Amino acid sequence: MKQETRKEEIISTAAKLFKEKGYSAVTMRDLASAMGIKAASLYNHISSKQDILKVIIISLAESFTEGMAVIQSSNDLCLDKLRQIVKLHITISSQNVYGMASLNNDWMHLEEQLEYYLKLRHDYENDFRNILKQGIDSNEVIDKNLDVMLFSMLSTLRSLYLWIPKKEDLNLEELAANLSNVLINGINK
Amino acid sequence: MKQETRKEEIISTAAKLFKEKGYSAVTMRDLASAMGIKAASLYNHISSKQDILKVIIISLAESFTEGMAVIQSSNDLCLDKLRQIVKLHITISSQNVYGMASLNNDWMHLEEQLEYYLKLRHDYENDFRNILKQGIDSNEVIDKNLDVMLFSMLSTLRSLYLWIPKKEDLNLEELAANLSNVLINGINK
DNA sequence: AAGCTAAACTAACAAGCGTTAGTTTAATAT
DNA sequence: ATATTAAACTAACGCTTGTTAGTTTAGCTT
Repeated sequence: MKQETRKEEIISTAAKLFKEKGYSAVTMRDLASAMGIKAASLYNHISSKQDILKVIIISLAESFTEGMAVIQSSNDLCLDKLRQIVKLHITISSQNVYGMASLNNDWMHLEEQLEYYLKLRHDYENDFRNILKQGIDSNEVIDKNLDVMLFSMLSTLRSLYLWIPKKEDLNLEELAANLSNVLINGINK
Repeated sequence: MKQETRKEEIISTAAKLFKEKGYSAVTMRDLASAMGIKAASLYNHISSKQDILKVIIISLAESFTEGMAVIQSSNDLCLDKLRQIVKLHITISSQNVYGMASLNNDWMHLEEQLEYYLKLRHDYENDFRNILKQGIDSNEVIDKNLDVMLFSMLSTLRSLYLWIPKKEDLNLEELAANLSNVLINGINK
């Protein structure tokens, strides 16, 4: 358990390939080749292809769950909580752009952990919705189209992994401020 | 060329499976089984698996290109053009929820048509950006964060295929109005 | 120098892949 | 009745898949 370096290297290389072609289209030989070794050698470090996907997705999903728990338990205004959610997505997405692709596109290929993942996602969306609901109750947020608002914000935040790597010299603090502003106040002058 | 019915049936069944598991994870035997026939029988109607993907994606991409051309050539205010773009995405997405999944997630598996697809997508995004830019020039739209605005709107619109089928009794006109309002005016009270 | 260990290797497997060739079936048109 | 045709079938192909077993290599520890 001392040297997890090689295993982590395999997992992050896999995440990179999964982002480009998707889990199913990446073969163990592709992954081995990207690592400069033979396919069989991978199994000195990981137990199966499925295991790689599990590690990538579940660790990310749990990061979101933990982040949401912190935000939820604060006493901040709802609009501030929403800003913190934006920040959470930007932070996690920028730290693991490749893994986020698997989280978004390959979760259905989870086997043992599929149900667990779905529960985490469901709970996360529910917490998000409740924050918006409280914003409506406290007169911070417009009292119409709750589902449309939630869908719109979540869709944008879930696509950050595609967008962040395309921008060079990206200041994450600035992005968080700008994106929060666009999501909360719109684009109308 | 008279009876395209069976071929179209195969293609829409394939699109449904592609949405659930992705192009690479769906086998011709899966598709045949969903049609109630044997895999070899599919080849009486289609020439290859790749050909199915091509038909699904390119026809949708061209629909967006055509829709954008109409919007662009009008003399409407930029905010009205944006509302028409929202309508365009809702219309196409609701008519072909399954195909939209392939367009969004499996375009990288196109072979001969990959370059063509990328050009259509690039041009579409460019037209979208120019409409926003004109909105800034005409003082309809805030003059900051053009890229963030474009990213946010496009991300939401591209996710409609996931969201529309989850809502029952969905009035598309109403959705277009509500979504336009959220995207343009935000959620702030 | 000898032993240990991490991490690579070769070789092979059973199963599944997309696809082709040739044949049968059942309905329609002559 | 006969010929045609659309659409299914069986059987097989060459290749690729994830994975296992057993072996070799090279660097550290004693």
